[in-house]
Amino acid sequence: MANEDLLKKIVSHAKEYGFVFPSSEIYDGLAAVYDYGEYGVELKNNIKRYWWEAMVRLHENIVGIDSAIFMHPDIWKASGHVGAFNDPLIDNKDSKKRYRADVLIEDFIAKLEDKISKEITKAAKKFKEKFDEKMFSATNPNVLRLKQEIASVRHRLTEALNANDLKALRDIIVDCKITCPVSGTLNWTEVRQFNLMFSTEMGSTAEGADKVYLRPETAQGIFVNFLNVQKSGRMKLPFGIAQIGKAFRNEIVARQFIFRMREFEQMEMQFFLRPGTEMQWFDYWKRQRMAWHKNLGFDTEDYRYHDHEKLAHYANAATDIEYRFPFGFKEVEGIHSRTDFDLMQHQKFSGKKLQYFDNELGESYVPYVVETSIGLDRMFLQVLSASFAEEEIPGENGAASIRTVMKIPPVLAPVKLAVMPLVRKDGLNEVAEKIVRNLRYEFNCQYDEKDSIGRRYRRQDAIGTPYCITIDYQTLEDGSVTVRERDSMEQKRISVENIESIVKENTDMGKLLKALDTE
RNA sequence: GCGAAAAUAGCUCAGUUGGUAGAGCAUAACCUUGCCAAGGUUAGGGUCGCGGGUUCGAGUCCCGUUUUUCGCUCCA
Repeated sequence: MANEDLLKKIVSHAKEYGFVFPSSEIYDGLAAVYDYGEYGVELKNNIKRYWWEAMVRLHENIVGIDSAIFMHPDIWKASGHVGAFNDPLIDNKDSKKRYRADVLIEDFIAKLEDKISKEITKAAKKFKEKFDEKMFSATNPNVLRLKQEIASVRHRLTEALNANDLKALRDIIVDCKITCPVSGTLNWTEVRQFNLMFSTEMGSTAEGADKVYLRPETAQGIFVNFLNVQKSGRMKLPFGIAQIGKAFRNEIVARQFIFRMREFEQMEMQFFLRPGTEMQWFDYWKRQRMAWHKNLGFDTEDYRYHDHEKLAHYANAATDIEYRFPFGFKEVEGIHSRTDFDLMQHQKFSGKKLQYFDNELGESYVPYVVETSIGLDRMFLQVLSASFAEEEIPGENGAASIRTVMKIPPVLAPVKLAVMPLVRKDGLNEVAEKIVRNLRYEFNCQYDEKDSIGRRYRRQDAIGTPYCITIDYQTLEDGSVTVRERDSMEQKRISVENIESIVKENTDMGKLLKALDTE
C-alpha cells in the first residue's frame, strides 16, 4: 500500500467511523481545524488519561494544573513569542522562494563586509610589509564607500524593524538591488508579516479593550505558576508541573490532517531542578518518555530519537521522539532542557523573584527546567496510524475478503465491549441488553442487534473494540457466552459472570501503568 | 503564502462532442437467516464545493473563490 494512500484511508476511515471530522464541514470547512467525533473523543480522553496518570500519579513529585488560555500580554513578550513570531517575510515571484526580509538585508550587509576584507587582502598582498591595515581602511575610497553603505543600510534596517515598517524594509531590498539567491531577479512581493499568535480583545467596550493572545503553548501557564505550586504544594526540587490544554498557532501552512492544526492540544510537563543536574534529568525524561510510547505495544522500530543539533536560544539540549507516520518520521514529542531561560525572563518582565531556596545548598537560585511536550492530536494520529490494518480473510467459497480493523491498544479503545444477541428473538436480545446494563458502570459497553453477526463483528473491528460477546441459545441453557477477541478473531466460551473480569483485566489502565513503572 | 492537481449521495466512484444525475457499499423500516462483510422488499439522502460568466440550455466550457492533496516555504 502506497503511503499517501494509507493516510487517505486513515482520514476517510476516521471520518466514516466518527473519529475525526473536518470542522464546519457543511460550510465548506475551515482550513486546518478538525472536530473529534463520538469515538474520537473517547480515544482522545483515554490517551490523556494514560499520559496524566503516567506523569502525575506515578511520580510523587509531579502535580498538575489547568491554567487559562488567556494570559497577561506581557507574558508573550517575556517568552519571546511577540517578536520572534513576527518575522517579516518576502517572496520572490520568479523562484517562488520565501525569505525573511531582514535576513536578506543582513546577508547583503555581510556581502559588503566581505568585499571590504577582499580589498584589504588585495592591498596587503600588494604592499607587503609596508601595509598598514588601519591606515588603509581609513583612507581607501572603495573601503570608505562600502563602509558608508553598510552604515546606511544598517541604519535603515534598524529603523524599519523598530518602527515595524514593512514598506521601508522592502524599499531597502529594492534600493540595494538585492536579488533572489535562486532566481537572481528583483521580482519581489510586498513584505508581509505572519503573526503566528491569534489575538482578540479583552473588555467589552472598544475604548477599554486590550489586546490579548490565545496562548501558543501551554508551558507559560506552568512557568508563571511555578511559585504558587511550589508553595501551596510544599514542593521540593526537583519537581514537575503537568498540564493538558489547548494552544493556538496561526500556522502559515497547516497540513497533513490533524498533524498540524491551528487549534491543538498539548500535554506538557515542566520539571524544575537544581542547575547543573539538567543533563541527568534530560536523559531521564528522554528514556521515560520513550518508554511511555513503547509501552503501548506498537512496533518499536517505528520510534526513534531525533537529537537537535541546532538549538533554540533557550535550550542547551533538545531531542524529539519521532514516529514513522504514513508520511515519514515526524515529531510526536519534544524533550528540551530549557535552562533557566523562561523563569529568568519572567523574573525580569514581572519584577518578581522566581527563586527557590535550596536547604541542602543553603542558597536560593532560579531553577533550571527540563520540559516534555507532546502534541495530543499528533499522539492521536500516531495511534490511528499504528492501529489501522487491512487484513485478508479467507472467505467461505475461496473469495478473500478484506477486514479493516483498528488494532488500538485495548486500554485506549473507545469501546471496550460489544454485546450482541445471535438472533433478535427468543429472548436472546433481552439477555444481551441486561448484560450491557450491568456492565456499563465498569467500562464503555455497546449493544448491537442489527445485521448478521459477522457484519457486527466487522463494525466493532472498525472502531477498535477489543471484545465482542455473543448471546446464543446455549446462553439460555447454561449461562455461557462466546467472547470474541478483536485481533486474533478467536472465540472462547465463558460464563456470563466472567465477562467483567476478562474485559477489565485486558483493558485496565493500572496494568499498563504498572508495566511502564517496572521498566 | 506561491505553484500544480482535485472536488458529483455518509464512503468509493461513473456521467460520452454541453440537453435537467446514476451505481455499489453504507443508513432507516419490515421480513428472513444466524458465529466473522455483501438475503429480500421498501424508503430516505445530491440545487454536482461555492459565486459569477458564456449559452436556448452547464456536473461538463471560461473566470473567481473555498476546501483538500502534493511540491516549495515556515515550524521560535
